[in-house]
Amino acid sequence: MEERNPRRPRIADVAREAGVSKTAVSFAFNSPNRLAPKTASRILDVADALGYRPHPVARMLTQRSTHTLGVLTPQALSVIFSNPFFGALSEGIALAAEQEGYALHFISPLRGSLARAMGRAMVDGVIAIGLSARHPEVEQIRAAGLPLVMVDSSAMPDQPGIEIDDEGGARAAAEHLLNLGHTEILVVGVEPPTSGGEVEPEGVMGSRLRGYLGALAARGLHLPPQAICVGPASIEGGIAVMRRAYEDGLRPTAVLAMSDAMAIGVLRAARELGLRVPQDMSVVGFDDIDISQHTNPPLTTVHQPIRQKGESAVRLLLAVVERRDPRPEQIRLETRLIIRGSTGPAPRRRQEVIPARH
Amino acid sequence: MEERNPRRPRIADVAREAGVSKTAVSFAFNSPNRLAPKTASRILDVADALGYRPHPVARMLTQRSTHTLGVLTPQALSVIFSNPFFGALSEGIALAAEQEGYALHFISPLRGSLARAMGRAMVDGVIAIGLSARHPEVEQIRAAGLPLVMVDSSAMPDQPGIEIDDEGGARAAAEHLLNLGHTEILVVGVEPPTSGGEVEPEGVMGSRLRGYLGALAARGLHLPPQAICVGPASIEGGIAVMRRAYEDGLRPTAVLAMSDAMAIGVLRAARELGLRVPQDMSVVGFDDIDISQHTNPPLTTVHQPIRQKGESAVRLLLAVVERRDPRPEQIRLETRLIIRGSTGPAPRRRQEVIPARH
DNA sequence: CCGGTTTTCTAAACCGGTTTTGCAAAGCCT
DNA sequence: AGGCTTTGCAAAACCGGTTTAGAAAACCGG
Repeated sequence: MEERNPRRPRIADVAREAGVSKTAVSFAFNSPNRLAPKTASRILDVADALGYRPHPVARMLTQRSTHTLGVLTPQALSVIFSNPFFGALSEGIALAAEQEGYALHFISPLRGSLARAMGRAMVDGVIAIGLSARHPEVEQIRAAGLPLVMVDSSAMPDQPGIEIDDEGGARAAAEHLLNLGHTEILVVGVEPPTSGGEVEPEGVMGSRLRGYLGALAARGLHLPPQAICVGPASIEGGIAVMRRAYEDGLRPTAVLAMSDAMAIGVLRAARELGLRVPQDMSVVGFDDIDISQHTNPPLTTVHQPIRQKGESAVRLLLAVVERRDPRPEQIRLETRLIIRGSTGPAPRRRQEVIPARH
Repeated sequence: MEERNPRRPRIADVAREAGVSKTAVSFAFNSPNRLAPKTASRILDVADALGYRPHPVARMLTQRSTHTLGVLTPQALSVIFSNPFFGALSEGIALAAEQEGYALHFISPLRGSLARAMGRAMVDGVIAIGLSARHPEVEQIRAAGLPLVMVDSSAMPDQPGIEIDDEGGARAAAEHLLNLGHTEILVVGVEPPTSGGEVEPEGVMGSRLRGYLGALAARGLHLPPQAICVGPASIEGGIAVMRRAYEDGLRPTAVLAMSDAMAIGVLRAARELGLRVPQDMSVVGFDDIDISQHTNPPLTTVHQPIRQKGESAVRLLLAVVERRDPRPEQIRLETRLIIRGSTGPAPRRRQEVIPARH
């Protein structure tokens, strides 16, 4: 007959078994030097024999610290975990967190509610990724007095955050294409998660779009609305957008993609459409994720220091969690264009052009 | 003068302010129907005005449940988060966890000690990934009475777990190459994390190696030791192993890679070495991660249901966490070979062969 | 041998909630 | 109106630890 519920031993069990007080047991685990050596080791032996392990939750209640950092994402984790950008960002976050002795707790909407998920989260601080300032959760977290650092959100005053020069990077990408003589340009964007189709101006994608269009406008080039297409931020999304654009009759000589994943999809779709890259069409990505240097051809893209972004976020957060710095600043990291093999001079003459150019 | 420490309001504060007992406040949050509607809403209003949020840790202490699942990895998270295989697995885990209302807590060695990290982890159960049975943590977790499911570990009796048919998949991959006429085969393996260079027989990589060698031996082919090379499970690792093999004078007509990431590295290295795939050399991967179908050429590989593996792990774990099933089984998922563009017939004649063949 | 210090350990308070128990008031029924 | 059930809330116990305050014992110099 198997014991159905061999109740987890508590500190009182160990104390009774060892013939000491609860206090002594606690000391044995946390400050053994306050006990006579032989007492301490006897207690630990008893604890071991009973299979006792201090209850983490109870312990944290008194210590008022969980040594855990929350990573908050507005999308479901099941959607973004295999996104290479998110992977690299998590890697940076994990690197710094592990160095500082913190574990990671991922917070994503629970049954549709981020607020509910936050309510359960036992964390010392939160790193929010790509949370637009409009999200009500931001105010909620601040009201609860929980330290918060925002990554890739439009800068909020009085709110520590990390961002990159999205607009500058996008501008560099567009200028690169202009310098190669391209004029038939397709912009491939990431659709907003809540849908609606419109790129919201305050977000990361808004900044990148502003960068693209600004650079083009500076040389007198104005893109027709149908030359700006959006889709999911994945390889499949890139494939779909490129195919659709082609079906719509667009024949761009160059593509500005707002994410490398989408750019890789565009590369793939181009191959299927019989287009050689970069001879027939150039492609520029954004983010410079790891695989981008290994695609065929290697992807020209806007580099951003993804891992460093994650590390900085943790450092910033810990500064306030551990009360070192009362008012931490906002950090802005640079981007730079990396020219590889997916871009080349605009083709001299084209079989097909978009109707408007006829 | 700013208040330095506007202490987090507690339940007692809300009770006093609203002129009720702590019990009433607790009811207002957890079972409002036990209160007169106007009392409940008054309490919630007061709570809101004070910015009160029930302390998650305290709450979980009494409820004896954290609604959190631990994901345990023997390697540092900072190493594996951008591994696409791990990303997909996490995606499956996250999908099921979110559906069931659980959050995810990642447990990785803290200052070198998995045990220390486990001691802090506030979780209802643990999914251990690639933890070899030899790890002392396994016994420790079981002793602590924490539900545990092992993924990709050699099956332990009495221990729920998920595995795949690694050996069968590997065999299929090797047979595919044999059927194409290949005899000069290079095996590219994942080096064990603890190093030492040898592939440990009980792990996933051991099974795959057994599958490869078994299939080859069945046709009378015995690989020389130098035709089995190992490196880190990454694109860079694949590149390095392939280059090194070439420098060592090996001229394989086909490569069996134990992970898609490494296979992609091999693809890349082959391109640099001027080898066309599959005309000059065939490559077979393992795992079938998302990008593998989009490489150039698309990668022939052994498919395993990565996401499903993650989902199943969560389902299995929750069965015991929620005491539905006292003794959950072990699940074994199938693998199958996916033939794409990176494999082809062995070249008829070769300029260079490995010295032994002269 | 004695007052003072140090060591070793304990009882009790506390962390911030939830849950059980209990009781007064209100509602219901005849 | 009187007995019975229900409603609405409070008091106290509890979850499983840590920490503070303090007592008893051991040590120590003179």
